[in-house]
Amino acid sequence: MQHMKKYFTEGLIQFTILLSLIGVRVDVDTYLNGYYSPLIETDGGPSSAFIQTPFHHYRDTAAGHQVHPKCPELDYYFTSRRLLNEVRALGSPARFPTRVSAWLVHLVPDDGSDVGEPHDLSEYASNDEVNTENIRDEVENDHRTGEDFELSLSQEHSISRPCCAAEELSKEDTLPNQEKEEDDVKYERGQEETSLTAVNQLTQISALEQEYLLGSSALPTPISGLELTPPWQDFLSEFDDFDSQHISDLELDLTNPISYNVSLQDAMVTRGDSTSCRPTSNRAPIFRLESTNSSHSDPSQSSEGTLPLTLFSLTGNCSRNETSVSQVGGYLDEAVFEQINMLDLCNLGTIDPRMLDCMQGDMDTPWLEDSDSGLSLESSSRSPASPPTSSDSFCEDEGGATGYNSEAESLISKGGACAAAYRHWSPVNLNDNIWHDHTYSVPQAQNSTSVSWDQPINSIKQEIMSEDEDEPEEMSRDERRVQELGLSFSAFQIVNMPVDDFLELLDRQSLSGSEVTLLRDVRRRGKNKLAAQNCRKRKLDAIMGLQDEVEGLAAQREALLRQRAHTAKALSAAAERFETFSRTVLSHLRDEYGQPLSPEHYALQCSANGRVVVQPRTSATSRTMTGGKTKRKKDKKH
DNA sequence: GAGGTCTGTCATCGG
DNA sequence: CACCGATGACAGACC
Repeated sequence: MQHMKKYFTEGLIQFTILLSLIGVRVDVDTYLNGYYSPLIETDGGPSSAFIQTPFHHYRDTAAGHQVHPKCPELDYYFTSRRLLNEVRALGSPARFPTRVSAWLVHLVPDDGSDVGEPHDLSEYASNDEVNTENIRDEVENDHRTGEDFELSLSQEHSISRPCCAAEELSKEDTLPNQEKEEDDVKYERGQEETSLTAVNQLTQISALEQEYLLGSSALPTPISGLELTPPWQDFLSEFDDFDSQHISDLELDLTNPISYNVSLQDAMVTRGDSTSCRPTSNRAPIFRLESTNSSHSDPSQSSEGTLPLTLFSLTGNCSRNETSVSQVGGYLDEAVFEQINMLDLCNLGTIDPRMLDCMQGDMDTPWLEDSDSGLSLESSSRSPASPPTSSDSFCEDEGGATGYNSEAESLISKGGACAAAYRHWSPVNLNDNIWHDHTYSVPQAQNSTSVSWDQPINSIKQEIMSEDEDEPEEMSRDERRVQELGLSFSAFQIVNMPVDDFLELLDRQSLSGSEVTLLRDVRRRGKNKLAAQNCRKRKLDAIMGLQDEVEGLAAQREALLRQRAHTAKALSAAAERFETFSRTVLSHLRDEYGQPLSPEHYALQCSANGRVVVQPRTSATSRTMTGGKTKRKKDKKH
């Protein structure tokens, strides 16, 4: 029983992967949106790239909220942060190491049937032993902790019910092995009945299709010696091998923690055709061999892209079920399947290798070069990589004006706090004071209650000189002017005091018109100086943000190129398998003279309704070409 | 001395 | 209308 369960589950995984290969679209948008968001941990050390302007990035790493409305470009940083936190909140990150492990996150209603029966997952990811161990541990832990995480493929499949004909046919199967499987199926049906019918459907599909073929009356031509069991089984077994072979390929791109939380119920057929997913319990046998003459009974359907549906019916015939089919990864995007659908199925096996080469070759063509934006970011002395120079005071970020020799600057920088903060850098220090509310430009003394506007300037200067007597600050021009007026207020105070206090100051002091103008200019210039510093800081931050965005997009491009490479490989392999399969099938077919059909002259073609017909290659080609020509002629006439 | 960078300042605009 | 913040532009200091 355990072995059967493992076998069925593994088969379902392969089956699901196969479905994705033949056109069942897998929706991973949920996590792809945040996939390429910069989940990069911000380096907060002194050598950080954002040492000059760490506001957004450090704030992002610390909290991820309070985005200033003037910096909307930061939103996606916070989004990535939240996603990362959500993933971390799930517990062990080993739950997301591989695509296979992603199956484990499905929450399945606990019916008590499988609790306490850990699944053997050793064969699910044979190419990733470590991850397999992680998966096993995860599953076992989940069982021990009472969580209902389990490998739910079979149970999700339980909603699906194979068609009655399929069950009957499976019961009529006379093969001993299949009888044994039938017994196992009956036994297990008590616990997970319907899931096993789906699995049974998978395992016995070759026999079903054989029955269809043998029992089909849609063979108008006297094809004799029709014995198709080996081709179907071989084809399916080849696909099994193919799937297991490509699982490793599919997992190559799984280093990123994407949770493909896919469900068998969430799957949908690529073309989005509602008819593809409609219940087809009463549907006629899908896979049917027809002669060339009767293959065009439904041109509207045959004109549709047929590969997904046809192979879909070949493997599991799950289109007959209410349940949609699981989606595995986004490897085969719609564009690729459109190419497949555009191809005549009979020619699928002979896909132009140049096209495949082109698909892979294009990946080497850089389509997104790092454009020269004209911004000499790297050459800037204030670039992230450049170490801070003596004139670049780190305290600037906390409100000090670089190169500004005002007392405000001195108050901040002379205490040595900034230097200490720089030497012992900690993001917390920045997050305490630096937020993008544009208040960082305001000197600390403004917010400090210890500084009174009535405090004499001499006392302030004494404090400054007492803090650092070795480096007497050179007063600015405005500072000197204010001092020359003999006022008891410094330029710093004049600039940062509230406007009411400033007006009161002007009224209280018996100042001339020129003196009032001077004080107003000092205040205006001081405020504008801080505003200019903030403006430049924001500009630099914007540039940095755009630079990060460019890097993120470049990473996204690389990931997409890798995905396209996998898709091209999968498509090539599928084409090759189908060609092999077609040749095998044709070798078992006989024409009216009892001769086997030559693969050079005949090919299999699947229509939209799931029918598989044998068509002459030349006639199909000529028909397509002539049809296209006549259509063009008609268009010209119109 | 030329060129780049940083900073302060002015002018202007919009809230 | 005054005030304030933001920002482009310019000039000077500095390297």
